[in-house]
Amino acid sequence: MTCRAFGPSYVGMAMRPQRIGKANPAEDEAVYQAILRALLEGKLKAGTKLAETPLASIFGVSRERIRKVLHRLGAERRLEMIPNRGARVPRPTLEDVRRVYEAHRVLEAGVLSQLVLRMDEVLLARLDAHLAEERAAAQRGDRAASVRLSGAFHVHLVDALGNPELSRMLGDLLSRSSVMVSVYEPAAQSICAVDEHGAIVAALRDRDLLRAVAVSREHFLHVEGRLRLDEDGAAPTQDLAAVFAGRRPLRGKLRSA
Amino acid sequence: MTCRAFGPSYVGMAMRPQRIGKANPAEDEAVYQAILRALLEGKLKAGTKLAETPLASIFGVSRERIRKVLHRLGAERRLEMIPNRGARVPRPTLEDVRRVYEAHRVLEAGVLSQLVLRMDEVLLARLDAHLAEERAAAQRGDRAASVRLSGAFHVHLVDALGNPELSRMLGDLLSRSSVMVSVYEPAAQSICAVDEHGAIVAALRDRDLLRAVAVSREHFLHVEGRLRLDEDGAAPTQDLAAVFAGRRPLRGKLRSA
DNA sequence: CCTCCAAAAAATGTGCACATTATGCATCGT
DNA sequence: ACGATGCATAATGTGCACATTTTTTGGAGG
Repeated sequence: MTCRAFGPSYVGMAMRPQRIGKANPAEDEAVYQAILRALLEGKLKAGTKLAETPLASIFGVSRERIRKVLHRLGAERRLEMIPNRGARVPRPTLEDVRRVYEAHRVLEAGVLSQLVLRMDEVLLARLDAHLAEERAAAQRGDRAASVRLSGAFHVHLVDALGNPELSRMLGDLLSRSSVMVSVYEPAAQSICAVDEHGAIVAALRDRDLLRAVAVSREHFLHVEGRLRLDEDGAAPTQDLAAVFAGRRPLRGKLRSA
Repeated sequence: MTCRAFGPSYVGMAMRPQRIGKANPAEDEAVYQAILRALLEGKLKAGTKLAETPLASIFGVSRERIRKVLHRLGAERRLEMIPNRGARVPRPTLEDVRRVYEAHRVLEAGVLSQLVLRMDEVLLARLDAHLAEERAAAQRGDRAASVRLSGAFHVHLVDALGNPELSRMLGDLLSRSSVMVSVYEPAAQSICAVDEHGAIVAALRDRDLLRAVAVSREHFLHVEGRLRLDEDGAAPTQDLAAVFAGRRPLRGKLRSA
């Protein structure tokens, strides 16, 4: 498992024409994860141009490797690819964001329609436990944990069906709305009210599909209603090198695709 | 709009070292569509190995171009990519197929939950018109049209919401089940019963979500219940050249991605 | 001073050569 | 005779050089 570190000092070391840096199975993944993470954490503002050559220097890898990763992110709709003009961080319309939220809302309604048929004590207990966690985080004022747990609730719901297809769909949706949130959502308000999550679970306990869907819908409309254009995020990121500065050679993760 | 034809006789013509065949914006798309179409039409049986070099010869393009297309299809989960071992047409498990169908079912339940809130005369009229088409095709015994219209019904339902995200999700799902169907579904039976479609529309007319979801669910379970392993499709395709034989240089289609 | 245009500079796209990895096959050993 | 092993062959992965396209720049004309 040899893996070259990619400190910024690698670029110029081409002393030997042979032994070019080839055969790196996991380096693609490292670069991919680094850029994806920067996107999800909102370090890359909307509209930022991601040129191939600078990124290649920053990561200390060849341009084609960056190129491949960029195109992959484009295929996943996380970057906007324009032929002959490179990759940019998408600048979603308010309507785009609404569409993603609506899609999530619709998907969750479908999930609920299945869940009311499959509800059992085990699942209920798990959801209750999650609600308790959420309440605890809210009570002690842990904002970061609240945001994280709030999103995790919806993930729990789909995962309960045990269908990888559906879980993946929601994952894509969430990752995209995460990016969008950094542009449109007032930072402090992005927490779902725990009461609403509790109401959904209560409706599921009663196997009341109509109520569950209604509550879920209302819940999403609340979140959607809070969407505002964040003017601060209008300016693209300038210093790309700073964004990817403190990054380790490789994260233990590995996905077999 | 110059576009080289890709007859099989191009491979060897490297007389001039300069003027290498570069800058072809739409050729990727042509190859992509050709392979995708072959997949959807079931010409490529499950388990078939898609090697880069032979495909490059067949299409008369460079290997890297084939390579890019193959990886794109892999990212879309339409091909199974194994590192250092190339691309194969996936051989889905019966459980895989069931998962896709279940995902479709869940998604449609969500769509219905939105539709009951948005139902109006215009939409109802459109759905009724579609049902009429389906019945007409069934009465005159047009099997091809029946299959096509039967699938189109579900597409109509999502499209009615006007959310591109949701439409795209269903599109992906359908295209994947199309491939799977060729392996698992007895050819003649893949038609949804019109009565069931009609029952869904009737429930929508009454804005009865519970009934609509129940009917839709039942409808999908019928289809899922008919899934059988088709042993004939077990053998991989041998002659790749034959599959892509009668193909024109370019199809009028063009997608801006 | 602004606009328009052409040439230079930079960035993206692509074929090619070669490294690396997998596979088929003959040979050897038990 | 059968399985393991090493070599030859084929297939995939990658850096590089260069073509093409886009963007920037600098200057001429209105």
